[in-house]
Amino acid sequence: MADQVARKATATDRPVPDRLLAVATRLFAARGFERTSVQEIVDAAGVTKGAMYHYFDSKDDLLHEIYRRLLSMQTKALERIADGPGTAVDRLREAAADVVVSTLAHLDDAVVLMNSLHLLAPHTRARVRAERRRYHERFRALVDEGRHEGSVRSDVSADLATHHFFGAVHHLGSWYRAEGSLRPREVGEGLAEMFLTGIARTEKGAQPDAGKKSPAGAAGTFGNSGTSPEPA
Amino acid sequence: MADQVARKATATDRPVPDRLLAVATRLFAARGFERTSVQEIVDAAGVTKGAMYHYFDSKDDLLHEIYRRLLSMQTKALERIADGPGTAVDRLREAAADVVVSTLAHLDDAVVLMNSLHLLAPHTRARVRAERRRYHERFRALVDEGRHEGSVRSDVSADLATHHFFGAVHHLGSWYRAEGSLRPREVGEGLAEMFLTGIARTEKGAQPDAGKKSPAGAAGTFGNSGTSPEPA
Amino acid sequence: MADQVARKATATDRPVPDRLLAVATRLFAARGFERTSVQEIVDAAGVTKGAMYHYFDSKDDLLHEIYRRLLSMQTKALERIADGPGTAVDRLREAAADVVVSTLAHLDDAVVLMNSLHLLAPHTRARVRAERRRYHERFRALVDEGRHEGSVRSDVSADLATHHFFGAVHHLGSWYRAEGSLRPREVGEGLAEMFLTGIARTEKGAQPDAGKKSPAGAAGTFGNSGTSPEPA
Amino acid sequence: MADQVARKATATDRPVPDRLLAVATRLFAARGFERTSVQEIVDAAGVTKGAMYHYFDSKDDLLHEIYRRLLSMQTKALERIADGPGTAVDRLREAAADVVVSTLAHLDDAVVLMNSLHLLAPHTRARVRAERRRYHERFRALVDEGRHEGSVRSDVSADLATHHFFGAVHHLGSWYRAEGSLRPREVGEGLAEMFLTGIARTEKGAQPDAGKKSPAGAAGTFGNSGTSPEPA
DNA sequence: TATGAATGAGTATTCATTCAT
DNA sequence: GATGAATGAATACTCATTCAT
Repeated sequence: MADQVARKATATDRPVPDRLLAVATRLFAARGFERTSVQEIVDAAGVTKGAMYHYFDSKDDLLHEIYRRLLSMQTKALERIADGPGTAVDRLREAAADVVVSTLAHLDDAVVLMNSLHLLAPHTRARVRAERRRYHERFRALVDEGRHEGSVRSDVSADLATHHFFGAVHHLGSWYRAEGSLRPREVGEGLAEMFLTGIARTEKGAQPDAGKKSPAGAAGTFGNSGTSPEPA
Repeated sequence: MADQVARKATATDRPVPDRLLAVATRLFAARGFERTSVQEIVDAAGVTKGAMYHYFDSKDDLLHEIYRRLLSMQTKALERIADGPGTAVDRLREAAADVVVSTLAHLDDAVVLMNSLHLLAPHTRARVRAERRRYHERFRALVDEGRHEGSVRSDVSADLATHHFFGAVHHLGSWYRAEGSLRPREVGEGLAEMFLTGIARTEKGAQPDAGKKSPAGAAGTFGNSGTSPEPA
Repeated sequence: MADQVARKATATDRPVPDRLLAVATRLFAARGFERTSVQEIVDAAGVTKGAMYHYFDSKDDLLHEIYRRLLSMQTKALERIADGPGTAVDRLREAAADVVVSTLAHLDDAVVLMNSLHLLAPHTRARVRAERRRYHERFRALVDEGRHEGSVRSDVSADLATHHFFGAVHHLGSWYRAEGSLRPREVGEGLAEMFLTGIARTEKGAQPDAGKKSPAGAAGTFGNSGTSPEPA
Repeated sequence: MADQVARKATATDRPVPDRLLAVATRLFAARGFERTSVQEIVDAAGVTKGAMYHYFDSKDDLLHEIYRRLLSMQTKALERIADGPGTAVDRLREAAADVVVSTLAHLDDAVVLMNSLHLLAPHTRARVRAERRRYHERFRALVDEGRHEGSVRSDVSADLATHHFFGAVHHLGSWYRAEGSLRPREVGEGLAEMFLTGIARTEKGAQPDAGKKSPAGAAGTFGNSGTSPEPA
């Protein structure tokens, strides 16, 4: 019975703005932002256009709000972990696995973010990018910490490593299916494991694996200088 | 003088379809597919709408052609490398670095592919996805080869590893700037190095590094069962 | 003063959908459906395109609505008469004259129906045809009734007779001019008279007029088997 | 073998203009004039646009030529019969049956004429109408002859009677199916029989059937004054 | 708060026709 | 005679947003 109430609540009792955001997220993820009309959103949410414009300034605003929620949630989670106890590498592993799990838990939001960020009005887009950059930089700082600890290799740019990992995260929406055989936690731990192994300092001093036939050869080849994150 | 000729050629002598594709790629990358009007494309290419529709069936067709060219080029390159000589790991490293370099060499195309694939008409989208899947599968087969060779760890799904790497590749358009300090080759080798180290079997037999505090623990935790590649 | 009000009402006070239908009927009749642009319709109705698409799904929908109104009116009239009192022949005569008069009273609609039915989208066209078939069949049933009464000849297919008469009705738009000397009632009674005389059983038993030099000769020659009405 | 040649001739050996006309007729009948593009016509005829514009001035010209052929053929046939031997009523019956049979033999042309006449450019349309009017008038003259002979009733306008019959003829394309059970000759004789019976002077002097309850009553009620034929 | 009719600027696409070859 | 690339004007339709109620 509690379930029934809960289900009903989802349909009509939740506050109108929440219903609009939930519906918009679903539709934007499924059809893309530009292919989804305001009319479709309000129809699906069971309200009228006027109501939507009462709560949101524009269609863009809806999109922006979706981003804001997702990014603020993930930023908070990252900060909690990054500022917590443990070695840098342990915190890095936890943060990496966590962002994967939380992205998969909000996959629609993530898909929308990936597909439609470039459609936002310049001003709004700049604000989202700034938030994303903060996220990127906090994560990269962890990588740097690991380097100073001596547990992270120093021949690969921390920026590049961060991009490497977030590439995998952003890509999740392109292939992950909830119906598939992989559980979110497995994906998170698998990606974190590959990532951390990939950037770990190996036991032998030489980096990267001296003696192995590597096309790159010398340390530092892989670009340590900064790259501005998330420019597009 | 040769330059002048070349410049002129770019402007008007190249075949109309080529000019249209070049211009469309640039505009789609800069503003997004839906925000770019056919009128803008033909104006920029110096032709009329009728001419465009003489060569292309639709705006979608233009997009599809951009994809087709990029994917076919990358597929060919992958096959050349994958079917070439060397250990699986060597070929994997070369293929990984190569796809990064070639993606950076055609970054506009790659950005368009990343941002706009979901906008294609279903039928066309299915064809692009099929091509992408072939690519994914050839790459994954290399990872599997490495596993049989004993040089690639077996506790992480080959599919997941492939997604891990292609996440980084698809993400390039979001952060790489030609004006930045990283050369395409450095990026390619850096990403390949991290990726390969991340999936390498470590010297000690145990996988994953038994004795290390790993959140996952047991082998096989990271999902060896297949995931359907590139579903969205 | 009442006149002024009335005129003004015609121009702007009547509901927008009514104004659009009236204007569209006039223009479709005068220039044909395909030669009339949506822009012309909305300009003539004094509204914007958006308003039109608020009330009608498409230009086709406008056409369909014109048909629907005309056919539903005529079907109702036919049913009232056909189900009323009197011999079959009397009801047939009344129905025949009535459909002519009512067609002439809405000649624009009839012209549109005649000229543009084949342009409707298949689905919509099928619905209009179905309505028209109902009409045809109710009328034919009256002819059959007359045959059973013994007042209608049995050597001519009831279907063919019905087509014969409705040919004349559909043709009205091709020649009738309100400014001409024939009043609608005269036309209706003239056509009904010819039609009924044409299908009447003659006093002498033999059918068709035995002894007269008829190219057909035997009874039943003129096709009594069913023809599917209104297929195109 | 001769057959094979003949078939091949139909496909490619017949003169280009003939092939174009045949194909255009088929397509115009099936889809309507405006819905058929010049490209479709030339593709179906196996020639190029340039070839079509070599033989015909415009798309309208194609339509006009289709009309011209049909009308000239029917006019010739009418004149041959009307100017031949026999009573007026006999010639009327033969002409009526003949025009039905010949219309059914060229049903596509007739459908095009019916559906698309109103789309012709004014000048061309005027010429077609003039031809049609000649046809109408020759036929009506036959009716008048019958009246002078005393075999045709005089209480119905000869014009109205002519329109009555040609309504049935023009309507053929809306319902006749070659696959149905009625042969063209049966249709022609059936329609001619109904028409002639409908306009025949009855044996008893009184017109129309005195003593019968007729809504019209007196002779002459049904409009003997001229109507301009084919105004639309 | 909320409605829904109305706006108006925008979109992709079609197509008869021309013309250099 | 015949080609087919190119034109350019026209078309139906969409949609975020506003505003009187």
